[in-house]
This record gives sequence, structure tokens and C-alpha cells, in this order.
Amino acid sequence: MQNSFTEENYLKIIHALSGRDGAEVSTNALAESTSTRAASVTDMLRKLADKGLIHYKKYQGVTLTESGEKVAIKVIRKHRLWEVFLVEKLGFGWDEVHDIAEELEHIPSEVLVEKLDAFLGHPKFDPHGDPIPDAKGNLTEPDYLIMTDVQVGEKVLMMGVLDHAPSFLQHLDRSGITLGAVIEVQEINEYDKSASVRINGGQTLFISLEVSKNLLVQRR
Amino acid sequence: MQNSFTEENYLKIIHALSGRDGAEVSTNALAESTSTRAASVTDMLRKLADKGLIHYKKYQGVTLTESGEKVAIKVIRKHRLWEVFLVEKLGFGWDEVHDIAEELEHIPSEVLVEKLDAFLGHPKFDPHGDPIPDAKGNLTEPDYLIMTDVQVGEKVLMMGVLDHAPSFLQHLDRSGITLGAVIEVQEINEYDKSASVRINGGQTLFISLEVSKNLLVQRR
DNA sequence: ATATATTTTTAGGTTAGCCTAAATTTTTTA
DNA sequence: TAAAAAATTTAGGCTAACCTAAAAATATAT
Ligand SMILES: [Mn+2]
Ligand SMILES: [Mn+2]
Ligand SMILES: [Mn+2]
Ligand SMILES: [Mn+2]
Repeated sequence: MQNSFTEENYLKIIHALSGRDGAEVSTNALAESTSTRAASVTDMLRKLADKGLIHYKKYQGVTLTESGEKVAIKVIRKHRLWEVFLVEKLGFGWDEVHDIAEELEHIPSEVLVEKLDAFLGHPKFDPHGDPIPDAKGNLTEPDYLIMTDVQVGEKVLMMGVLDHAPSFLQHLDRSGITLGAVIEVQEINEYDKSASVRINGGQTLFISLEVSKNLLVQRR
Repeated sequence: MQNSFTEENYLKIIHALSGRDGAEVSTNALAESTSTRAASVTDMLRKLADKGLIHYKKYQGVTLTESGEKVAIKVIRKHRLWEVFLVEKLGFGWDEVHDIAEELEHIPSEVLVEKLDAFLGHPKFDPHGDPIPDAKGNLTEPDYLIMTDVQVGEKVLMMGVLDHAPSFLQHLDRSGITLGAVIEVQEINEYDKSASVRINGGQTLFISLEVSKNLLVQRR
């Protein structure tokens, strides 16, 4: 049988909270992420377990089964492909596409996804630098570093964001920090860890620790 | 408040069944079109009436209010624009897009629709020849004639279809009858009203009355 | 103008996905 | 290790969108 909109969202969120190591996800964490109450989450977990999509033992937290992981990755693939479409083809800003993609990711039809993928030229990353799973369900997270790990004098490439909130993305836009930008750390303030950086060899600006914590970068 | 997926479908179907003259639509007709039972339709009609989207007096059938008409036309606009996208950009056949568009038509976001419209070059017709409402909600049905009204010797342009079933559209594909094709009626059989027609000045083929009844054409 | 047939509505129920409040289990602290 | 705190589950309810069966209204036929 088909999975509902709501079930797909649970699986996607379990995948995200579970992290690369497939750690157990708590009922409360899911309640928080789904904007529901813990009791509602318990209801849904029983259902997902009955369908064989999650491993669930009462009070023990949940992880995805192989089958649940597959569904989650398909949803993520659709979400990210639609985001590419919205930005590359329709001209949306990277700060505007998430909510629309939240809806589009639940449109069924395998052939639609594959045709969309081809139309977009088989992109490997979405507008936020997140990797797009391939048609077979392979999803490889590149191991970027977080900006806070970069030392004074280093030059890095801006590769992605951890915070996807429109307000953060708009802040980056105003600072000229876009995907692929070269960031050279000139100075790090001892007191608050704010940094003075040079963007693309041009203007210098200050970024707060809060910003650094949410920037994914790559050396060289 | 927002209208649900289901409510939008009811409004769209009422619009279709109501026709150009805005005639009253019966409970049973809606049950048929929505694949539900009459009792379920009655439930929904009460709800739509409470929201001011339809005129409804018990046992009297329903019509759309101004507000309901607006919603219906927005859904139709989205449906037809997405169909254009699927055919023109993703390479689907005109027989494959209806079901996917049934889902996409419920994606919210005004700005998405307008950007999609611009991306597609503000098309006036969908892949089946149906007119696309403009951004203001104006929908003008061109007055095509039905193939059965064409006389022997006349040359007409193929402009649209009444039946949108994949099997019918595939039959037209196999016959070489596409949107914009020139159809010249060479002979009409008295007995079963089947016709012998020439397509684009080339090959001659027979079309049954059933086919003629579902072809929209234009003189000259 | 009745009687019969058809259409529509009402009555009462179900399921998915949510809720609050209360009970239970697990974890933390003393 | 026992008490307190936190997390989780259970119990009981709600709403949207459906259902079947029965009642009521309307339309049709004699
Ligand atoms: Mn997103
Ligand atoms: Mn993204
Ligand atoms: Mn269609
Ligand atoms: Mn169409």
C-alpha cells in the first residue's frame, strides 16, 4: 500500500534526526519536529512499525528499517530536485523554496521524478549544498567542515548551510556569501569568536559565531 | 481559512458539470464524478455552503458562488499550466499528464503559479487544447465545433478533445491526429456516420462516430 | 390525483491523525 | 537505592471525509 503524506514526513524526519550513524530517535524529538504532541507521535510510531517502516520497541526510541530508509530517501530526493527546479528554472531565491518543496516532495510518480532529474541535468546538490540521492537511493554526505573549524589565514570554499531558515539565508545574501564563494579568514576575535573574513578576494566583513556555526566549507 | 484538497476537487467538478451556462449540478452527478456516495456529497455540500463557496438549497442542486468560482478557476489554471510543463518541458505524452496534474493542481503558492506561467511563456492552451485561465481568473472558452458538425468537403483544424482518456488520446496518436492537424472530410458513411478523412493533406483514414464526437475543430 | 420510482437527506458508524489528562516506565538526583 | 523528575504510553475524545441503511422529498407514470 501507499504511504500517506504524514507517514512520509515522519520517515523523512526520523532520517534527519537519526543522523549519519542511524542513532535512535526519541518520541519527544519527533513531537518537536512534527509540531505535534508526544501522544500523537506514539500513535504514528505504532502504525509505522506495523507497516515495517521503523524498528520500534516501547520506550526505546526508533530507527528506520531498510524499507523505511528507502522511502525517506525517495522523499529527500524529490524535495531536493524540486528545490533545484524552483531556483534554477523558476528563479526563486534559495530562501524561498523550502516550504513549496515540502509540498512537492509528496507528489507520487517515479517517472515524474526521473524526468525532472533529467530535465535539470542530473544535479548532484540542491540550492543549499545538500546532496541529492541518486535514482537508486544512494545518498553520500560529503564531509565538509564547519566554519568554526577554520583557522586564521586559511582559504575555504563555501559549500552549504546547516540552518535553512529564510532569515539566515537572506543574511548570507546580504553578506555576499553564496555557494562556491571563497572565504579567507583574516582574524578571529578571542572574546566572542566572531571573525573577519574576505569574500572572493574582495570586500572584508565580520561574521558572528552564530553564522560560522551554520556554514559548511571545504579546504582549498 | 484554506480550502482542502477535497474541497478544491468538489469546486472544480461543480464548475465542470455546471457548464458554460452555470446550470445546477445534482448530488448524484457529484457522487459519480467524485467516486463517492450521495450521502457523502450531501455532507460536503453543507460544508461548502457554510464557507460561502456554493449556493445550496436542499434537494435543489448546487451552483458556485463568485467566491467558489474563483477557487475553481485557480485550480483549473494550475492543472493546465502543470500539464503544459509536463508535456513541453519534461517530455510526457498528452495521454500521461492528467493524473499527475490532478496532484500538482493542489500545491498552494500564488507566486509559484505565476513563475511557472512565466517560465512556460504564458501559454493560452493546455496540451489537450483547453484554455488556460489568466492570472486574474478570466477563462474564455473558445467556441469550437464538434467534428460531427463538419460536412463532406470541408477542411478544419484540430483544436481539442472532449474525451481526455489516455486510451482515446493514444488512439489519436496512432491515427496521426494531433493538435493543429488539418482534417479534410472526404466522405461520411450514411449508415454509421463513420468518416473518411485526410490528415494534413497526406494519408486518408477512417474515423468512427465515437471519435468524431470527441474531436473539437475549427473552420479554415 | 394517486401510486410508484428516483433522488436526496438524515442517522449512525468508521478511520486517520490529531488532542488532553492520567498512568506507567525510565532516568536522574540525592 | 529510594525519591523525584522526565519521558513515554494509554485512555478517551475530536474532526474531516468517507460509508450503509433508512427516511423524506421530488419526479414520473398510470
Ligand atoms: Mn528544503
Ligand atoms: Mn535544500
Ligand atoms: Mn487534465
Ligand atoms: Mn488538459
